[in-house]
Amino acid sequence: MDTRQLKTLLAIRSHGTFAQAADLVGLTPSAVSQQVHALEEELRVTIFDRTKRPPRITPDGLQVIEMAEDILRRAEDAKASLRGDQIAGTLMLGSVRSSALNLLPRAMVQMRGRYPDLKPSLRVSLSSTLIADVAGGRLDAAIVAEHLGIPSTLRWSPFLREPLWLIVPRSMEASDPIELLNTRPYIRFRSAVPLANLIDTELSRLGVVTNDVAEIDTIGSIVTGVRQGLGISVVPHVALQEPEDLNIMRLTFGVPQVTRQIGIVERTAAPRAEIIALLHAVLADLCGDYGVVRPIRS
Amino acid sequence: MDTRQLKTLLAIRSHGTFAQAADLVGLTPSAVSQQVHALEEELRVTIFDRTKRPPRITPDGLQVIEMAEDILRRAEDAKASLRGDQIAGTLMLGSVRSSALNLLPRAMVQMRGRYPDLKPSLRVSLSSTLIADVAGGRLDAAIVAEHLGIPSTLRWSPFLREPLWLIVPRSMEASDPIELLNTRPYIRFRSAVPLANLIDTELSRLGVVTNDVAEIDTIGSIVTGVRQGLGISVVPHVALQEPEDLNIMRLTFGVPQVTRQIGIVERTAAPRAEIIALLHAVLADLCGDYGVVRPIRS
DNA sequence: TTATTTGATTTAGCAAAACTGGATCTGATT
DNA sequence: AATCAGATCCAGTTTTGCTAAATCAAATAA
Repeated sequence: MDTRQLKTLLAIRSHGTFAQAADLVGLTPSAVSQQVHALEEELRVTIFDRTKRPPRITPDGLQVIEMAEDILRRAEDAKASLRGDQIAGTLMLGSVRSSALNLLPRAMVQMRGRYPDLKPSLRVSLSSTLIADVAGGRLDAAIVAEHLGIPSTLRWSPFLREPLWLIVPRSMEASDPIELLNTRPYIRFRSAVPLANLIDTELSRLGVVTNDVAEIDTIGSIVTGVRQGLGISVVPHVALQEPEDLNIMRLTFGVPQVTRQIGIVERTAAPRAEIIALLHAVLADLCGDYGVVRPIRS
Repeated sequence: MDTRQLKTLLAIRSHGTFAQAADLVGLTPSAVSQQVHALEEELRVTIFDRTKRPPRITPDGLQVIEMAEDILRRAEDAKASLRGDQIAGTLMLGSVRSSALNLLPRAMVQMRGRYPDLKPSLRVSLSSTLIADVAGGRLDAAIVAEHLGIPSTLRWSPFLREPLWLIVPRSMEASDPIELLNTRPYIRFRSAVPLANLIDTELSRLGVVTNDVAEIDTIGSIVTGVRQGLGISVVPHVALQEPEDLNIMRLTFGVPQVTRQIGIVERTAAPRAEIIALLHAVLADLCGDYGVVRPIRS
């Protein structure tokens, strides 16, 4: 099995036909056909269904393509790392909006001191897009919350682990959290982000039935709503950072108290691992008490 | 870059000399030398230091070897998966002692129902050994706690996330957890396992100075010690499962309450992914309230 | 349906690569 | 210094992989 065969295979996948792929990799269609046959022979599997005319990829073929992507990416990463690309150049970063506004700018300043030749570039987007971009090599790393369905070629490591609080206006008399959730007006955080899902999951696990008075899609507005006595809600710790708000009481949320994590996704065996490790350390440091230092890689 | 070159490289590494490696892969020493040169040419790197006579592997060479291992393993996994090995055969499992005694036997019974042809084999060992065995392909998966330094070719996914409790004899008057830890006799859990480290880390993060009266290396004995009024300690939730112990009070430990996780390690792109996913679901289910369902793989 | 077009495959010939065997060279060992 | 083990170089040979042109098969148009 040769990497050229694998490259050819990916060329076929992206250009649909053997002939165009041949052009792309600088060979004749004949050679492409032969390479595919050799691969099929070696793996003892039919990659293409040739009864269709642009040959269709079989389910087995998809598995082979997945392998090809992994292997080629691994080889590319190794090459880049051996060339010593890691010190200079552009570090392609992505981030979800919330972290991009608070943490990242400060982290980047610190990084600048350590690697002056590094030009960081930042793209802000949704976590699913970011994850796909990291997997595809278009980003070196991205900052996203704990997320369902991170591909196995990626590694996510948290730098922040913070608790979620049930917040209630101080005007409301104290009581058991479950009791409060069942009886008081509740401001729901309605959004497509993982945090919303995390909160809803715990609510249903606790078996409470909330009495929704509002649905809001930004955490900041929810805090404001609670402060003004509109109702109670659940928010992550960072949302309460500011001048200790005297009109809000916080109670632990969940059993055990629910925490949410924010971390960095990167490709395993990423060539810039060292820089990303530093970025991780810087971010964890900036997060203070709730920062999470990263396991030593082996 | 051809897999045969990579295989040759690994043969050299394990047999020290080019000549023996040549024998192993069924070629002449000359061919081996040429393959290595071709690799070095393609990657533009010197893999061996030839001023030493059995040529010594250079630091760059080590990186190349790491890549070779990853790539060959990935290729092997793909082949095995395509051959359809996943349904029958032996599932090589490993586990740390604690889980092996409680959870695994029950999980295996349930697995038996689903895959009757599957013969599970179980090895009990320390987590670091288990992780190395999974990485080396000697185990399909292993059950270990959250662990520092899991290699990037492996994936660890938790099926249990349980809180840690500060436990005190009921005879002791109630007080603030920090206060208790600072003033009462403390039974230290002294062991090489991650759990001990997790507890100690949080203790020092809280800034408490414990007053140790005992060092014990099994959780069960610690609970007994607390029950008899010897001192206070910190244990995971499972340790308190049994008949609700009236002589023990539990208080939340850590800010936010510390949780420890137990999960399955497996190789990314493992050929038995489907079975392991089921095992994960079964284990999460057995863990009841603190079970963690696994993210959907993509 | 038939004709046409597009695109994969087959085959033969050729070029490049990879391998072998033996000679040669170089650290390591005594 | 002599010897040994083992890597490398080189010439010749085998194998592999490529091209080009002919052939074949599915899709599309008439």
